Amino acid sequence: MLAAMQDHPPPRETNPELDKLVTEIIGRVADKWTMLVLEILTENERLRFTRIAEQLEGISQKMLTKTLRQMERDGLLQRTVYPVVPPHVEYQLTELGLSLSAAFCGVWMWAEKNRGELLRARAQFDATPAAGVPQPRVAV
Amino acid sequence: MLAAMQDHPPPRETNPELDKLVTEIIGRVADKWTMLVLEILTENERLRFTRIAEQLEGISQKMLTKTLRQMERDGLLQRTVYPVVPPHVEYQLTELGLSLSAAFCGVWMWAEKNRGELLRARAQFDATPAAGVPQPRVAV
DNA sequence: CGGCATCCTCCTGGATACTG
DNA sequence: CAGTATCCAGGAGGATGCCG
Repeated sequence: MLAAMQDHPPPRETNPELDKLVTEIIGRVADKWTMLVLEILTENERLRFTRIAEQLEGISQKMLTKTLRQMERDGLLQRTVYPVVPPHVEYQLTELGLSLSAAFCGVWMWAEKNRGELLRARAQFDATPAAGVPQPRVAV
Repeated sequence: MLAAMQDHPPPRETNPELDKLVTEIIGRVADKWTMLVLEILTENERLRFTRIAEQLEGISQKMLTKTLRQMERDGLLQRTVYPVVPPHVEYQLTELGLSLSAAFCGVWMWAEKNRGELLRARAQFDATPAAGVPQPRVAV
């Protein structure tokens, strides 16, 4: 399986401007909260503000609002307001959002599958005698 | 938080602690510079510090060092020091790093494929009369 | 050349309080 | 309930200087 991975074809960008744009998109989209909202809304297709907040324990209301606004702006989700009292707002992913969610699936699986190895690597790295000054492989 | 989920949705995490760990990993790994270094080292399998810096125009030496250290700690790349003067240090991805690079491939392709639609969505969103107060879809 | 240390600035993001 | 507005602390990260 690892062997099959060695010839993985990287989606190569050679155009500087395009590359920059793509990078910018990645930077915006590969944010922790964005990914989690994507995940939550993939499972429950329609949710209101508070419901999302409940599943993101640790996020502040400010960050959630900001994250949802950004995602809406980027066309990843749609915001629906029901003009009632008290206010009722629902969020759901667009086709674009769903496709991004699918794209991130690989990364999620990677994280789940390799968390052990990653933690092991960390532990080993941190176990070096001189803290902060790791012992890199030295070659001649 | 996810306590009320006794059933098993698609291919998802239902264990809170696991979910948290995976989330933490995602958060660390889904960083802009990390992704770019991953990309660069996928193409050129061995590069020294300055060569990497050249391809990451805009990054400070401090950030590059930090990024490389984190990646080394997480077992994504290997650092090789040649004890000569002047110093010569090379970096190359490990199997783990290569597999992560492959996992991100999908997101990269998504960004390239959908950048147009994303920009269009943004433009439309920004074109709303009251800036900052978008006109969400209102339902009854 | 690679990289650590220091200083300093800016932005992120949390806490809180107030509305429609 | 779903925000917006304000204040404020802490960390991210750039610039500079020195060293092996």
